Amino acid sequence: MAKVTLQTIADRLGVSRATVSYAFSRPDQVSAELRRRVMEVADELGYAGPNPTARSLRLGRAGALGLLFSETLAYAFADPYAVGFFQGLATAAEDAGVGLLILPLPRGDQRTEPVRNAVVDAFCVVSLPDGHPALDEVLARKLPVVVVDEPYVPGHPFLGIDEPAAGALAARHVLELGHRRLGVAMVGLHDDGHIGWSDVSRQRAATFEAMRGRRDGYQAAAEEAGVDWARVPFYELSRNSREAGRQAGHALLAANPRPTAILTNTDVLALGVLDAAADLGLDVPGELSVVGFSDSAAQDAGLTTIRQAKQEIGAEAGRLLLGGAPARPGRVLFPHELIVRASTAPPPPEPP
Amino acid sequence: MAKVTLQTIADRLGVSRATVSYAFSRPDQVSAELRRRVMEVADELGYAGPNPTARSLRLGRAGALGLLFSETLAYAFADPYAVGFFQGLATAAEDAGVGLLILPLPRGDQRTEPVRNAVVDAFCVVSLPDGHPALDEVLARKLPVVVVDEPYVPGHPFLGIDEPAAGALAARHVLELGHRRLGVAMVGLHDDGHIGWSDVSRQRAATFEAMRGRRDGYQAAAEEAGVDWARVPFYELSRNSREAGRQAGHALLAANPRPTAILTNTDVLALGVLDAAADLGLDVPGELSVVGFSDSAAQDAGLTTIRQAKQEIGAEAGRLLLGGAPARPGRVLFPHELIVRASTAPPPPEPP
DNA sequence: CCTGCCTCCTTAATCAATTAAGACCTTAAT
DNA sequence: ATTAAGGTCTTAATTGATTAAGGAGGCAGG
Repeated sequence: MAKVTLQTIADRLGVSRATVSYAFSRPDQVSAELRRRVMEVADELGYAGPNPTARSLRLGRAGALGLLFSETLAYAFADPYAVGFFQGLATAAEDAGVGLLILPLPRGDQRTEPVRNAVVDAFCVVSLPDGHPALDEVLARKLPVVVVDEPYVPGHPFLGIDEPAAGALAARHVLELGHRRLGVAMVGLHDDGHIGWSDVSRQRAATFEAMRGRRDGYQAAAEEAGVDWARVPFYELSRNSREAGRQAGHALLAANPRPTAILTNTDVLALGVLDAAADLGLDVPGELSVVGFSDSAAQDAGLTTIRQAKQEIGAEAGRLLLGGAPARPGRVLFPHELIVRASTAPPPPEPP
Repeated sequence: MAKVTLQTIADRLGVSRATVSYAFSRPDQVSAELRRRVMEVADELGYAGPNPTARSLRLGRAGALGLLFSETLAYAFADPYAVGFFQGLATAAEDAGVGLLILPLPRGDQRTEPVRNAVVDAFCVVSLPDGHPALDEVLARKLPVVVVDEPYVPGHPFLGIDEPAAGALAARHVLELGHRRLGVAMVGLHDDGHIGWSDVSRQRAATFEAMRGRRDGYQAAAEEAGVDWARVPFYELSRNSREAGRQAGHALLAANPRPTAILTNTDVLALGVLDAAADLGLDVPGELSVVGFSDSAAQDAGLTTIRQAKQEIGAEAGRLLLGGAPARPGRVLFPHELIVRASTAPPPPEPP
């Protein structure tokens, strides 16, 4: 079972390789009769058509879009926000008839060969921490690039929301309800696996730009309302899971004085905080208000959250990369919206 | 900004292309000094390293695994079962340092070019209906193939569960609790978009082998217990969503006599059935028992379901395709397990 | 008969690399 | 001095296709 190429078929039929190529890719350049015989021999030899790699090389297009996540894929797909974004992007790829090449970036691993070796026409980068080596590798490839959420790369299109504004919107909501004792649970600030309390300087040093911005928004709104941010208990997680949220919830709710409102930067985390409240027999929203983020898992739980256009962002990323027109660099900010549900209410009256 | 290749660098330095290639791929074949200069010039010219496509062609490997879903990706990722499987596969791909090329197969579309043109080393096919043209295309490529869930292709490895046994296990559970008036809601039997009642001959003609098998299991267990299957109301859906489940639930619960137990082939559908029951003020499990499938979204809702090893199946698929050793053809069946939670109980006493 | 025009096919350059084999020079051992 | 052994680089074949340009033959019109 030697390898079968165009040449094999050409030799069998006593024609040139070029003719066989035309038979496959431009039927009208070849007589119907000869084309029939070409297909016949191809079938007989089990030839499935021109080798895609060779074709890609000659044509200069790969027929695929590269996708980079910071997280292990197993994590990425556990996050409903990522799934929503992915759906939008996948639909765009479908429409364009190109594949989506998901590139593995093992956690903490500095090996970036996958990026170097990826057979793609463009890259979509999602949520990479500042200074991640894979990003340099992507930029070195000199292919069209779109960055989603973070980090902003001057000279390339960026898609996301106005994070500080969205964060401020969430915080202002509870502040306007009258809350003054806040607590915060956030995931995805740093890449170092830290779990636990985080002071202001550590918060500010977060390596993920989007989450840093979201937090800045929290702080700005809090200070605007006269809350001393340095006193706001801030619990950091390394995994975006319900269980992690519960852990943060227990830590925050054990603080003295106990927060009356907890801000989280993902809905999944917020669900975990609700679990913690339930564990302690606290009434939500009577005794505790909880705000999520993304409106990805919030509806059933009646969670107040910030909605962002996940799928639209994915679709737009696809359009920019596959649409042919060279994308304009600069930030494209998508709208966000506060969705008030049943997890927030005014704080309980102060104990006398 | 002309194209920069190995040759460009070679010319600049007055060395041969081969030398530059060695500098990149086999540092010890070239003097340290020259290698340094090569890298210097490469940097200066903005050369990111050998062209991946040309490399792939020459080396004969693509560095990617092709993945085929029957569904639009947007659907596929809405299903927690698919996400779980995908996580397992992605982890295996990560370990092997290869990418995962997701191939778009627009619904009903007969265009299979994406499969023909995919630059991959192997294919993983998930849940394709019988006779889907993309499968022929995949087989024609003569690359390693693993099929997951369906359809079974003689001569290639197959991974999945014993569907008839799993279906029978689910049905037997409610039958043994004493239920005799069953109802069934299933998605993914046919590819024709049909929504509504389905008679036995249509059920039997389902084009998705796995779901057909699962249904066969339901029927076998029912008949074993003396239930006349032709009388069992059977509602078919075309989308696996909670809303679809609710629709099926309403249809089934309006049947006369009303079923006391409803079997569904996905957890998501089961959640929708629970919604319908809640709409009607029916107590679950007091007045109605509901069984899901996959244990993918069941835990929080207290759903009785069949657990299957989603991630393990994905991981094994990856291992078979990337492990180097040629995979043995034939079926590999993974274990399944009945998880009894709070959605099933004995039927209410017959009205006198 | 000559010319022009089709149709159908071939020639040959090209895409961007990898790598076995060989050339050339230096150094070390016999 | 001779030979062998390394180290470093070059030559040239190879991977499997695409496609512009050109040639051969047939046919119609002047």
